Amino acid sequence: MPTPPGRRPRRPAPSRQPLTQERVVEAAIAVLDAEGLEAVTMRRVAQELGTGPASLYAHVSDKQELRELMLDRVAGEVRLPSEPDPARWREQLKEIASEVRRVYTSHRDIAKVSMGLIPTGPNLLAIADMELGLMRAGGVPARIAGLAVDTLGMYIDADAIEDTFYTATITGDDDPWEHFQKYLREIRAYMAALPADRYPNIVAMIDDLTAGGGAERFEFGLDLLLRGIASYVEDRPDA
Amino acid sequence: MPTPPGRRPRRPAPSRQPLTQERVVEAAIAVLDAEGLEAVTMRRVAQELGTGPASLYAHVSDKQELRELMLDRVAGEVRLPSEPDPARWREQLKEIASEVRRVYTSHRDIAKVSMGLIPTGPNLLAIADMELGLMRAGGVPARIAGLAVDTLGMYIDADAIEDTFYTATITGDDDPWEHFQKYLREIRAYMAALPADRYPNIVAMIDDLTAGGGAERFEFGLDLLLRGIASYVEDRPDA
DNA sequence: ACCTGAACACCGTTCAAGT
DNA sequence: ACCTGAACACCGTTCAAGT
Repeated sequence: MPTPPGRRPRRPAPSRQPLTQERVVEAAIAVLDAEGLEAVTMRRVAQELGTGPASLYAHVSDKQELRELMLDRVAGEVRLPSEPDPARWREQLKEIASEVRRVYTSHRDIAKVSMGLIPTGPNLLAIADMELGLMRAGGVPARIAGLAVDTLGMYIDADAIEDTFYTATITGDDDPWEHFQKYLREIRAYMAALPADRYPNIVAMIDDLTAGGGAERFEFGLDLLLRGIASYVEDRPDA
Repeated sequence: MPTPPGRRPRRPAPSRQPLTQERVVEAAIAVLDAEGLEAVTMRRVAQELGTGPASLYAHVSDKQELRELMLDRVAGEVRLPSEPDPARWREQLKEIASEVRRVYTSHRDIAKVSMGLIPTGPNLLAIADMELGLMRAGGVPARIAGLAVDTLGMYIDADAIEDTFYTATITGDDDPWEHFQKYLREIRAYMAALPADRYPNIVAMIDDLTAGGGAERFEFGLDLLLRGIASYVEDRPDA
């Protein structure tokens, strides 16, 4: 029997798949990737799933939980070294940090969720555990490693946020790199116009302050931290 | 002539003082201190001033500008050393960083505004300029100092955010310290319940991971960074 | 020039009602 | 058990109208 005219179902595809937490998180990440973290509202995610915002509350307790679930799912994309190599602990630690940064920045400003959060999800814990293992294997004292894993995480988050901040100012369909260069020129012009008697160092160091891309800056700070951590190793094999 | 009944003015005190940008920023910081950054909405600030939200747009272009003005005003509370002492450049740099952290954390989660922002306000620029001056006086190469001032700022912001995150979970009128201890016990219990075969290092290092208060953790990371920065000084006077 | 009311297009979350 | 519509108490920003 054909449906009588004027009695069409309200939604084109009534999404016969039942809602699950996984589907909610997936939809949320789709919105994140397309429009950024701020656009990930309960209403927008529900729309993506062809339902209303109230339906999500059967699968996540609130928006904050959804954000943390998104973060841990993204953290699942991080590829950790299959075998920890104690001889290369500093290099492997740097590789992990760079990989986390790469994964985070590939999902817009997801790093904002991580900032200041104690990791509890399975994937975030796996990353922290491997970092701790590497430092212990490298001879970093337990107390220092315990503090350093936190500092390292904070640094990665902060840098990922900074990175997406610069590249996210793109509103239209401009070339991202060209847009970034233009922004940099504006910053330089602003700093150059500052009173040199009040801000002598900034004015004198404009080029040094705006040098290097995001990746270079990240490597620099990461290296600072690792030098510092290595300085705590009793019998310094590489310091 | 007395006002006829039923013709009372709509607001009790029509705030005879004219609105200025300064008054708007002041009111916004009052809301920040009392209720946190998230409560600083255009509507809430307007309410504080006894007017409507639309009135604010004559003095700030939008909410983001208001937030940046709030940040720079807060940064004005930072007390910088009156005289830079090149011989004590590392100590003075640490003092400034600690002072910025102290001021930020005394204004709830204002550090969130700073995170990932290129400083343009007069007070933020003054802080950055002094940091640069100290590093240059200490013999840190210009290129390194230019990168390090950024890294240092990121670290301070991240730590201040983390700090307020832990102490801001206080909803009611509990003792903050007691509340924090309870939260820490929960975290420890959660970590202790993790499968030791999957997260061997976390389970083994629970005490090291949750050791130390906020200030101690901050000092640790700050020291890591300063050790790293000092390692770039050509003729190392104190490394 | 500054201020305002009203409106627009949004929010997160709850809850009684449905299946 | 899961889903829903409707409602509640909010958002930032714009704009025509007032003084």
